[in-house]
Amino acid sequence: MPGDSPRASSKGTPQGAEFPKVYEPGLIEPRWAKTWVDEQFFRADPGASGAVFSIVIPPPNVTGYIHIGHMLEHTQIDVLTRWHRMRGESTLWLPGMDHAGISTQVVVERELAKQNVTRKALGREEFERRVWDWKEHSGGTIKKQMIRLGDSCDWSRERFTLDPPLYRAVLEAFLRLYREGLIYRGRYIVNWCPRCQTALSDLETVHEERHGHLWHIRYPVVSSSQSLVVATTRPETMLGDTAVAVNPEDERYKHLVGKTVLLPLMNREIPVIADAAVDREFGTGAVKVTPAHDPNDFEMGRRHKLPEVDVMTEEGRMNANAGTYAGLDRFEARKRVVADLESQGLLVKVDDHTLAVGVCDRCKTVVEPRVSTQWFCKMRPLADAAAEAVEQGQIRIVPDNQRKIFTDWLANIRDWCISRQLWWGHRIPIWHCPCGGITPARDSRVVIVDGRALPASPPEKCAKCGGGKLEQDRDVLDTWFSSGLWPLSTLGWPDDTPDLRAFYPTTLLISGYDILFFWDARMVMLCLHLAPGKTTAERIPFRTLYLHSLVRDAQGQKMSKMRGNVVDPLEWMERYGTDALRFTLAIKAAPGTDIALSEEAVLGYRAFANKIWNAARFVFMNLEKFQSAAGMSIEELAAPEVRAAAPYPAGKEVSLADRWIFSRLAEAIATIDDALESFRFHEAAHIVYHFFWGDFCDWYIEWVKPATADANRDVAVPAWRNLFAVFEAALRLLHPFMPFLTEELWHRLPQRAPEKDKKARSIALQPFPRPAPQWSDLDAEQEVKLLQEVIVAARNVRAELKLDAKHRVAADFAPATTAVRAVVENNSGLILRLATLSDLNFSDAKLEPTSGPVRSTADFDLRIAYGDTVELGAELARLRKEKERLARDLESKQNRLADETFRSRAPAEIVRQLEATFAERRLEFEKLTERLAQLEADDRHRAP
RNA sequence: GGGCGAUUAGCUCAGUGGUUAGAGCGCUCCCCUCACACGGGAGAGGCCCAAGGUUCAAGUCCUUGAUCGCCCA
Repeated sequence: MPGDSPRASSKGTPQGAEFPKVYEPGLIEPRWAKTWVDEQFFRADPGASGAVFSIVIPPPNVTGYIHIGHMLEHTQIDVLTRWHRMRGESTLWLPGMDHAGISTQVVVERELAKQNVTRKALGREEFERRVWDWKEHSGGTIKKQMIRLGDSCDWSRERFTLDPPLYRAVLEAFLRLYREGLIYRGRYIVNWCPRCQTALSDLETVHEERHGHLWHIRYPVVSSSQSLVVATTRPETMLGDTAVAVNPEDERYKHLVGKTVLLPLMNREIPVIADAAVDREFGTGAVKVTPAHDPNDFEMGRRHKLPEVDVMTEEGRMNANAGTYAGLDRFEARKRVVADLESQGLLVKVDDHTLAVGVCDRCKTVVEPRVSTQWFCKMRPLADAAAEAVEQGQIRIVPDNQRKIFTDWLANIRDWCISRQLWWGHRIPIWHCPCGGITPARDSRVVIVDGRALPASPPEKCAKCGGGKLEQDRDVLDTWFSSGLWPLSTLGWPDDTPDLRAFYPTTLLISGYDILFFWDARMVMLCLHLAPGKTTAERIPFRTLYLHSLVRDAQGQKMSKMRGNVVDPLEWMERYGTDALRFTLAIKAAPGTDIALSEEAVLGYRAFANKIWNAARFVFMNLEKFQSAAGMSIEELAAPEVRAAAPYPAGKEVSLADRWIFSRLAEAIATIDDALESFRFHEAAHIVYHFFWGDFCDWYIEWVKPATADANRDVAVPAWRNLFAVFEAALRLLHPFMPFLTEELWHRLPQRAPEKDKKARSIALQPFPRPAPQWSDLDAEQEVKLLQEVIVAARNVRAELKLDAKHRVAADFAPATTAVRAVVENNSGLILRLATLSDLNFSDAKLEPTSGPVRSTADFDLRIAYGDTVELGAELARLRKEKERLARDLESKQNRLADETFRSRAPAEIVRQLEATFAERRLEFEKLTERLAQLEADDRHRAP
């Protein structure tokens, strides 16, 4: 409960004990994580009016755990979600998980193997039960971790792809597409994983470069002394050869086309055919044709009506069609085949050859192309519609360069094999009859058995023969089929629900570019086709797709278990704080660039959190003193109404420091809004970092310290009020990036009573700061810039003189104008304090450099004349270098200014600016030259 | 083979044609000053991969090349 947290409003200011010197995120983060969930702060309301921001989570694997890639993804989603929510929009971040068919089944099978149990021994029902047990046991991990990350999602809407309503959505989608003829069944060649024993889609087959060989094998021509030599990388497949093919234009082989060759080892006669697909340059220009085990050969086989001889089993062993090789594993068979060919003198030669081998994305087993009966989804019409939505801009893709990758893929798409020979997933709602008839479920309703969904409407009789002995298809659907419906299914489709009406299409999808084709593209295709709504704009699943980058290690290497460079985000969160890790990821997340994540960087942003903590510590500790001295409560200084009316004048006018910090704040807010609008997380984080640490801590707090302790209440009270107002606004500004720390500190400030204002229960429900136009104050910014330059110049000279940090010395100051003089005079107290000076002696004359080092800008000269131990050598070197740099700069500017074409063609504003800078720079140069000359003269004078 | 991206400080990276190209970390020097040593202050450190071109003006746009990486076939 938020009431358990330290509340400044009711109990007075936090005591010292509540403010340890070092910020310990571990003490507060879990507490707020729990509160946010318990209080349901992030529950969406479909009835809310106004702008809507909705986003669905890329569903993580139900049995998985959060890795650093999720952490980046969730940080970006959460930053934007919190930002939109604070901007008053009706906001939904919908969480959930998918059942991850293959990987979950693989994990459970591996567990069973430890007990020497196989899936097949258990049987389908029992195995499924075990997977559900596993899901119950490990399925909560991700959710717990997401809560720990501070993900501001609506847990009341959590979904799982195998939940009954989502199961129904899958059935509905399948049945519709089936009825429309977009889903069909057929015997085709597919990628087959012999380990997982299932078909895979093209996308789940990844290609790896492997070293292999190219075997040249002699096939004798029947009733002739001639022979043909074919080259192959997979000799064992020759057992299933049904032809040899050559290019029809190839003069070397023209005379053999139409003849027959004797397939070695099998003693089968097979034809020599001509096909334009044969590459004359590859190998010998003659290729063996194995339609049942090679995709290209399969196509060729269909063109030439060749038989398809399947020589392998589901496990990747040779079957009865492989003759004497039956029973051998395919790689064992390869060795045997090669050996036998060699002993028969049919092996012509063996070349080393690198080839791209297809392997199973999940288990890295070499995939075997194999002819089998599978279900496919016709992609062409769906892909064309999807491409159109992207090309016409209804779906925007960020970064833009991914758009072409997306549409190119759609343009070259092939039909999608959607059936998997697994037991974990949505079973295909089709029934088979012994007569061969295929009958779909009557509708998509589901019945719940043991809490699990099953099709409720199996057909009563076979559509073909009317028979009643029907059996449901044994295959399940590819997990991505259900994930592809995610934005629809999670919001209640196919029903017409309030959620669907309010939050579909979703505003945004944030995913990694590595699942652009797997998920994002399929979602666009399926949702666009199935969603209700007349127009494309109403049916698209999301309006914008932002593709985030990948997280790599500190050297830019991909993280992998093999490299041993995997970062466990939970471990780093424990060590450095969630906020620090989130901030690190955010500030490194430039669109389109992968992130190199180092521990040192996280350490740096942990320091940032600590800095903010200590700024708060300063404020509250000094407030205690002030309160007892002035008898004022924190409410009088920092109640929400009081903060809202800032900035306050000190006397007649708002102080320069206050004018300045509000101006800076306004600019920071505007820049952050702009950056987040276009997904420039790094820029937004950068701005808030420098505003908080640089402007607020380094300058503003230091500046106003005396005012807050001033005995005169007319000075102190407005100082405090402005300080609180800026601090609180800065917390809100930072909140999307560092939700925990800001929540904690915000509650230590006075807030409205939660009973009267529910939004006072969390900073997350507060408005994001808005830049008030009247805060912008260019004069204040310029004056402060001048003062900062004076202070830095003085410190610089002090450092060069190696003065003791506490030792106050007098400085001479020669302003260039009366305006400069006025600003500096009015703020001399500040300068003396921040530069540790005892006096500032104004001078109208030039400052002689021989009595002490001088720093100068176009606006002023400043000198500290102290002692006579000035290191002339160092100062001379510095000045010479500076002079050289200025000279180079002046020359280039002068050249440009002298150029008539520049003057006539460049915008007047640019010319004016350049003239002004040139004049300023020339002044600096002249001063410097003069000073250098004096010093050099002095040096010669001194050194005999 | 096709496509995409990168090349900027010691490292990791920002940089939206127009001041003297920035940040974080690291480095050097001084300081445990009553918010913070997870700190403060002051510094050093760049032929922006190469060569051409466009432009009044190029780190930024174009062409070519080199090197590295990714995706697809």
